[in-house]
Amino acid sequence: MLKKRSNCPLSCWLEIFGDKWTLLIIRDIAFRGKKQYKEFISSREGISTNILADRLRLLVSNGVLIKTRSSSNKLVIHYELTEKGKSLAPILLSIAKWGNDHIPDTMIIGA
Amino acid sequence: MLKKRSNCPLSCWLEIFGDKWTLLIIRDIAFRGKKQYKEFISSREGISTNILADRLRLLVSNGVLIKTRSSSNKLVIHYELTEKGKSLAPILLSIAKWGNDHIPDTMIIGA
DNA sequence: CGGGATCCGTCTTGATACTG
DNA sequence: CAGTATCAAGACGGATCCCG
Repeated sequence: MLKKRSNCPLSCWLEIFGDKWTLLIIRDIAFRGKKQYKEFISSREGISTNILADRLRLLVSNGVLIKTRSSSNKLVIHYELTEKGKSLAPILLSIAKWGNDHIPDTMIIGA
Repeated sequence: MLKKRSNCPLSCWLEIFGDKWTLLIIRDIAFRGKKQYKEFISSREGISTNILADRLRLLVSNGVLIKTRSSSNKLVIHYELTEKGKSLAPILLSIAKWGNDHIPDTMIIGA
């Protein structure tokens, strides 16, 4: 399922996270408390439904997210980070710091 | 030149680096001592020439790389990291660590 | 209503061949 | 050596439709 171009850990990581959307989903869950499909859709960047569904499926199949059902409403699906997913946090933070330092008009807070 | 989907530093960073190839070029320069077009081509992942040319152009235009000429042979072009580019190193290292910890059969060394 | 799947036009990617 | 040109294949975006 994860095809490898090489044994470089960076290259392998890019096979999973190397696109413009995947890390934003992780961000929404890890730092913005989002869990539901419609909450990811509502983020400012505007991911489309087919792309979101595809990325969620990939993240679940790679063990980064787990899909559960809300305890309060069984119709609502929740996506949550696994331990593997949570361990991405330092990467996201170091990227965000780089962005703040080197890209004009960026700020951590926002939705 | 850098169009923004939002003011999130992570999202802006992804506009530059969010693909499967760009960070590999940074890796080759930062950790493998590569400088020339043909050296990037020779990496195991096998980037094609049009994509490489495109990414190098983008990285130069974003101030991450600078294009110079070899002092020994004026026909040879060298790509080198700017300070802005060098400051990506901690990000690459934290990604590589994650890959080593969570993706089977990965190793730092290799070409 | 929430969470998708499908279709379609467009934009991007990629492999290969070729060039200044 | 360091790229372009070409052209096919795939990814994306947006709208719409579907299903429980």
